[in-house]
Amino acid sequence: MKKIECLSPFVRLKGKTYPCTVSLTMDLVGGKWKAVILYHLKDGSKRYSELHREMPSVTEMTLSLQLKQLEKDGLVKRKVYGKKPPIRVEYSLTELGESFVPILEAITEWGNQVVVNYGSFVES
Amino acid sequence: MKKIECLSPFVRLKGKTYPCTVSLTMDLVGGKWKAVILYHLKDGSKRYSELHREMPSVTEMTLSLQLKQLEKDGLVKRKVYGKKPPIRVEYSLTELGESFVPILEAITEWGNQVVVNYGSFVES
DNA sequence: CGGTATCCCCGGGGATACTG
DNA sequence: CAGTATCCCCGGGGATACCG
Repeated sequence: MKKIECLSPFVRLKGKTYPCTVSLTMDLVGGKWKAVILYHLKDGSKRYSELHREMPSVTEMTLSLQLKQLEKDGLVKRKVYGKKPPIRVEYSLTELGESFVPILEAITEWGNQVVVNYGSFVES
Repeated sequence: MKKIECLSPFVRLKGKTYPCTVSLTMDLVGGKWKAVILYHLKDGSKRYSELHREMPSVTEMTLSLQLKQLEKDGLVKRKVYGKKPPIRVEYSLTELGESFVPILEAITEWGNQVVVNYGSFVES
């Protein structure tokens, strides 16, 4: 039984310093939308408009911004097809992004359990 | 092989509505410090000052605030010993908090790997 | 010892309109 | 189609000082 612990203090990544790796992870995938975006990409690449349709609660502005950050941090890759509008852009997970999928699923299930036990579902 | 998916739109918890359970989870344990605090509580209860000593990067103000939110959301419990200063306060995980520990460890290890592959460790 | 009170700042995120 | 530009607001989080 291996002990899981933060290889701590401190760690650096892309010019930023964190007090531990939990903190680093939360910076990469935290925030209001990043994990949700990764969740929607976990089953394959999707176009910008598809993502937006599946997450109508996010504004286009914010969606675009978060995708850029995920791309910069190496979790998501962006592929452009065509040069004149209408162009087509596909987003998908990188290898690093893929490696986060198991955690994403654990997060999903945990959230599901929380709702089952303490919350409620809303009818569409 | 079970498919893991958000029991989505929409879910409610304590008066808030979320577009999916990933979003809900990130609201409960996201932010800059909550997951880090849970990490430090995973091996047993700790006093306020102990927590602060282990996370000197967090201000007392913020630590106290985040602990309150975690308590309100049912992830952490607070026990007070004594009534006259110096009093003693112990924080520990609730059952719900405990159920999040496996994810916390996954997050820790993922972060460790990211640093090993793309980042660097800082000498103390 | 275990916090609060107060003040402040930054930036994540939203709304709306527009564009190559 | 896939975004930007612009403007704005709120609140998470920090700094400093103080308190029961």
